[in-house]
Amino acid sequence: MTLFDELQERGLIAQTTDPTEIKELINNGKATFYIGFDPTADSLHVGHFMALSLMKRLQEGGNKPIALLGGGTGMIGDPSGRNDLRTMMTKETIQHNCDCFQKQMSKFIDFSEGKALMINNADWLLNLNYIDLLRDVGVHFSVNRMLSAECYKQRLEKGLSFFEFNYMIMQSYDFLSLFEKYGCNMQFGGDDQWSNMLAGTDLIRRKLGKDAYAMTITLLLNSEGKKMGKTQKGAVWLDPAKTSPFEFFQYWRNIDDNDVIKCLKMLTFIPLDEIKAMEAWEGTSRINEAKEILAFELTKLVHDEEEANKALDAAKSLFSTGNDSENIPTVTISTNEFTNDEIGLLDLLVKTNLLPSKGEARRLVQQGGITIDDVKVDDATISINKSEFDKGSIMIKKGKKSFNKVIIG
RNA sequence: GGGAGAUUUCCCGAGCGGCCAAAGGGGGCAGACUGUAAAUCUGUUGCUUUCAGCUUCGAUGGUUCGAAUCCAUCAUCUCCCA
Repeated sequence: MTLFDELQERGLIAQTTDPTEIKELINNGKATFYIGFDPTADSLHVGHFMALSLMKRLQEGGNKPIALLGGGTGMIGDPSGRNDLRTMMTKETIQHNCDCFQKQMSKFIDFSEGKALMINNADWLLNLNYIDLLRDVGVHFSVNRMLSAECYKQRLEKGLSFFEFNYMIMQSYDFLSLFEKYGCNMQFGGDDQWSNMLAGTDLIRRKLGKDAYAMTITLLLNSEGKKMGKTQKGAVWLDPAKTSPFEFFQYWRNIDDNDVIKCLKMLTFIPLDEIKAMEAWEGTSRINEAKEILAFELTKLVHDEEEANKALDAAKSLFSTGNDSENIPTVTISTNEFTNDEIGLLDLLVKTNLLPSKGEARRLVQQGGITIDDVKVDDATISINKSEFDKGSIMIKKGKKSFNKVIIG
C-alpha cells in the first residue's frame, strides 16, 4: 500500500489541490512540505499531535518536513473559524511558547542531519516593510475573493478587523518564502486552514508562475461533531506538567464507542489490518479492549512506554481489581494543615485541589459523590484524623472515575 | 465625523426600582442504570462559619429607604449615514 493510500485509508486526508501530483510527490519521497504551528499556548495539544504524526509518517516515507513556528503569524492570530478576536499575546509570551513548542517537537520528529527543519517565520515576517509588501504581495490578492473565503464567514457577521484580515496574507507569504528558500512545494494543515493554504499556492503561482500544492488533514471530530481533545478544563495537552500521563490515558480510555476506530486509524501507527480486526468489536463490550489499546498507544507515543505502562497499571488496578497501586495520581498535604491532628473533610478536599471550593465539596458529599477508602461519606461536617494516614495514604474517590491518593508530606 | 443600539453568572439568553444569586436552554458535576461507552431519568451548578451571612449583572460616580433595573461619565462591540 502506498503512503498516500494509507493516509487516505486512515481518513486523514480532507482536501487536496491536485491529488495526482501530490500522490506522485509523497509516494516517492519527493515532497518538501511544511506545517505551521502558531504558538498560542505554552504546550502543544492533541490537534497538533495529529499534524506531528502526519509529519512523521511522511518523513518515514522519505519526504522532508519543515515545522514552521509561528513567531510572526502569532503576532496577529488566525481568525479562521473563530467568532471573536484572539487575545493579543505579548512578544515575550510568543517567544516563550515558541521555545516550548520547539522542545516538544524535537521529541517527536527527527531533526538531525537535514532530515527535517524547524524554522520560525518571525525571521522574515517581523522585518517586512509595509509598502514593499503591499507592492510585492498585496497586488496579487483580491479582497473580493478573500472576503468570500469560508473561514471568514462567521467573522463577517460579527466583525473582522483589518489586523486579523491580514493573517491570510502572512500565511501565504510564509509559503512563498519557504518555496523560494527551501524548495518547499507542499503545505499541510488542519482543514480549517484550507482557505489560507489555497491563498498560498495562489500567490506562488501568480508571483513565480510555479505550482505548489496543499493538502488538509481531516479535523478530529467526535461523533457529535465537536473538536476532540477538549475537556471542560481545557485542551488535552502533550506537556505532562499540564495534563498528566494518567489523565491523558484516561481521556482516551473514556472516549465514545463510536470514535474509537476512527481515533485508532487517525492517531496511532498501528497497522490498518490490525485495526480492521478491532472493528468487529464494535457493538460489544469488547470495544473496551480497543479503547485500552488506543489509550496505551497514544500515551506511549506522546510520553513513553514506561509512562504508558504506569497509566495502564493504575487504571487497571483502580477499575478492575480495585487494588491499590503506586501509580495512582497522588496529592500531598502538609502537616501544618492539621489542627489537633484533625482536618475538616471539606478543607481536605479543597486543600488537596481535588475540588475548587468548599461549597462544591459540600454539595458533592451531600449528593454521595465522595468516597474515602471505599466508604461513602455523606456527612460534610466530619473531620479526618491524622491517624487515618498511619497506613501511608488514604484514597479519595470523586464520582466514579476520579481517584486520588492523599499522603502527608 | 454624525446617529442608533448593545454589554447579565462557564456559554446562549430572560430580567417590571423591592418577591433577584437573578427565568429558560446548553454545557459541567453528582446519583440511578451500565461496559471507566452512549441513551435515559433525578439532583445540582457564585462564595462562606449554610435554618443565616457575604460578593456578583462592562467600569466609575450619582439619585433612592432600596438599583442588574433610573441618571452621568468612561470603555468595548454591533449597525446605519459620511
